[in-house]
Amino acid sequence: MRTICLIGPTGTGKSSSALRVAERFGGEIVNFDSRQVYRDVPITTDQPGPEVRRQVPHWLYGFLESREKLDAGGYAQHAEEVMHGIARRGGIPVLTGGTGLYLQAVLYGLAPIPETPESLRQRVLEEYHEYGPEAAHSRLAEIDPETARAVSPRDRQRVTRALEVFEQTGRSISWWQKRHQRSSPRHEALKIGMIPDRQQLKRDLARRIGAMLEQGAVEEVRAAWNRCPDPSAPVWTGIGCRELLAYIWGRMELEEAKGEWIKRTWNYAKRQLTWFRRDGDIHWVTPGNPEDIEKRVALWVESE
RNA sequence: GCCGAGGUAGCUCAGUCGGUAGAGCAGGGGACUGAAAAUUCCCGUGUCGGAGGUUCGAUUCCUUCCCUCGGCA
Repeated sequence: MRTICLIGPTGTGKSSSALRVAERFGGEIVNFDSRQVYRDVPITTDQPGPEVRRQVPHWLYGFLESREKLDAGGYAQHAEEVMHGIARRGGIPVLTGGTGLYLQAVLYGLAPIPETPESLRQRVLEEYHEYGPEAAHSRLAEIDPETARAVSPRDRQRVTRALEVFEQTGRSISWWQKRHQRSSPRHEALKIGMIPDRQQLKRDLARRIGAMLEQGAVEEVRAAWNRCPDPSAPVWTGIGCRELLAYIWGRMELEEAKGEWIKRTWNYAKRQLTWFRRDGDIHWVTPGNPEDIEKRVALWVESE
């Protein structure tokens, strides 16, 4: 399937570019952002508003409850389904977002590892904490030296994931991953990335967060918390949510929370840049040049 | 003006019983295969406020000056 992907760090105007592209080329917008999927925090996660969504179909925004967990595999299933629907209607999916792993999962798939039950994951995690990172890492080195070499003992998520995969399947995670490498891209994608001026992006992020607060981000998070008062619920790992909760709980002044929010958003934007920079297929453009994007898309569409 | 506490990395601070110093945060770079707005790795020379003095050697001790913050006037 052919698909257009608009990639870039948060706050670079992907959404408005996506809208233009979708309108002009008969596309429908599909979100690949792991936070904009949560229904209760549209302002705080910067989801497109209703007026925009009326202009062009938008998919996979705000469709999950705060306590619902989505992982890259689950996301990819949803995305596949939505994309096939769009194709059937004769449209072209315009993937927009900033979660690199989600895009990867859609475009290239994930290693076909059987699901690991929650009870197993819990057990592995408990053991990690009980016996310590070094012990877990030594165990990993025994069963999967390759992964052990690539992963730091303190990288809890990757160490425990590797261990749980082995427990569940009797094969190392690197075995599964190598097996999957051979498969080619599932879709023919045009990838366009926004590469912002850093100082400019910094200013834009601060301004955007100020605007979110004016639009009622605090009240939104307060209401979401009342509906889902479980700090371990998936929504609450989102940037902004955490800081606003700290404010609501009286652990932080609003100004401090806002500062933290801006800081963490910026840190995140840098991480996104690191992720996407290594993708050699991305055509980089400067934000604020929609004509540039449309020209590229037009060429690609015609090249069919 | 007096008393007290300070002046050390961009910021907050630790430290050196005298041998020119190190954490967190910020900043830069990297990793990333089912939690990814997550998780994680690497990168630290700075007139140790200024000037004198003691000393082989002072950021550390002494004197003095400047500055900041408390308290008292």
